[in-house]
Amino acid sequence: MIRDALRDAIIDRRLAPGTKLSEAEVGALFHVSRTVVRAALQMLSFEGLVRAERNRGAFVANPTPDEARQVFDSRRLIEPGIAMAAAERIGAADIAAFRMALAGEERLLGERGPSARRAEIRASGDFHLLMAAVAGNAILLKFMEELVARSSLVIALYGRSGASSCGHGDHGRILSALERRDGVEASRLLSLHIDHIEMDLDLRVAEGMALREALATE
Amino acid sequence: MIRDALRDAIIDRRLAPGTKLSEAEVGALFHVSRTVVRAALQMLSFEGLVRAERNRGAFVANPTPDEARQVFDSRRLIEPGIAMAAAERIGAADIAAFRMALAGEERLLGERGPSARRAEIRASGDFHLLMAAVAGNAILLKFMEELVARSSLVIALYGRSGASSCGHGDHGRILSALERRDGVEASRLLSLHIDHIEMDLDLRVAEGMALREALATE
DNA sequence: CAAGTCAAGATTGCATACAATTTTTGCGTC
DNA sequence: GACGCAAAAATTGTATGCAATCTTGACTTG
Repeated sequence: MIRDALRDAIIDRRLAPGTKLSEAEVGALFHVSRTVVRAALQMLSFEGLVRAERNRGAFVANPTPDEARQVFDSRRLIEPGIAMAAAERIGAADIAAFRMALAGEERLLGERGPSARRAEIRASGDFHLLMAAVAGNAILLKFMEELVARSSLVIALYGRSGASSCGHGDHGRILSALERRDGVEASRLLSLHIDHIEMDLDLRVAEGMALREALATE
Repeated sequence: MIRDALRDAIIDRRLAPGTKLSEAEVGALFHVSRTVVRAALQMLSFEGLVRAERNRGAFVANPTPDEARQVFDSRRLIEPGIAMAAAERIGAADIAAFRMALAGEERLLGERGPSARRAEIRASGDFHLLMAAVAGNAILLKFMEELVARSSLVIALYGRSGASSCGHGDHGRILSALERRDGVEASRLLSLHIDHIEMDLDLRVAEGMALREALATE
């Protein structure tokens, strides 16, 4: 439970990258001992959302542009295959779930404000996770959960505020292809979709980050 | 350190699938408290080598044939892409490391006995991990570490004793393609190679496993 | 004699206490 | 006023103790 609460806060960027997650402080907030906090932090460290330093503590991950590229390279490698599998296995119940997720996304696109943006990033990730679930491979689903979480963090960090984070209708078209069981087309659209997301990022800030990071550590 | 020792023991099948890993017992063996043992077991649980049950304890994973298939499906999806990346980035030092790994493998192929078989499975996995390291994506490397570990467990469980587990020279041919920087060919060979490994397994024991599993739990 | 029940033992889950390390802070000196 | 050093405060790493849960085996009962 604590892990999920922290993960949500990190992905929503309520916890800024670099923030120190003191065991005692987190424990006080949740009214639990450091023991369980440590377990939660260890899990998040495995997911790459938290960076743990020996004898120094845990910090909200601050992915570099290079790490951001690795996240999207990984997704470009894995997700098209997931789309192929999902196209083969998709059923009526799955399609209904997709339609509901899409409706939620489009509703959020109309809203304004930072909380709507957060919800939008989250909903967009859920679409991809739903597809991974339909593909029916638990291991790949776990990988995708990690990649989507890291993507959300990267988008929150490097996303251009102007452009909308994800769906220019991409999700809708991908779902259409899945419904037609056209795995090849779904795969192709998904690949383009990941390109779109990455192009929306501003990964040029490679230099100078080390200094700001030191400042952000508080 | 404890995590690595346990992982090696699991992969080498010195710890049989289903074996209970009691916190107190493991702690006594390593002369540490249950606290650190719990941390190690949590990590292995994340890697899928250990199955943790609430209030019951941790057990060496006993992958079902279906899980085994998912492992190899995942590898079929990811590894060809890694081969492509590795072909682009491979350097002289990498090739030297590959040659050394291959020499070790072929030496092991000549030896007899269960300990040579274990070392062979391990060396075979190291070849794939080396390729992932050369590919230069830390996230994919971590995924591959998990997949290779799980594969080793699956091979130990379902491998036919007759056929040699991995290299019918496959690794050598893949390395040749990498040296020529022929990513497409390396990718194709790797895909076939994974098929070879999976064909060497006997995954038909789907039924009746539940009973044997209950017995193996001790 | 089989089946259900309950108590004793064992094991995990969590909290807390102590040790080790790092960070901060205060003092002295240049 | 700046720098260096040392002591104190804070934080993490590990061990241990107690409570909760599960397992086991004997005992009761139909």
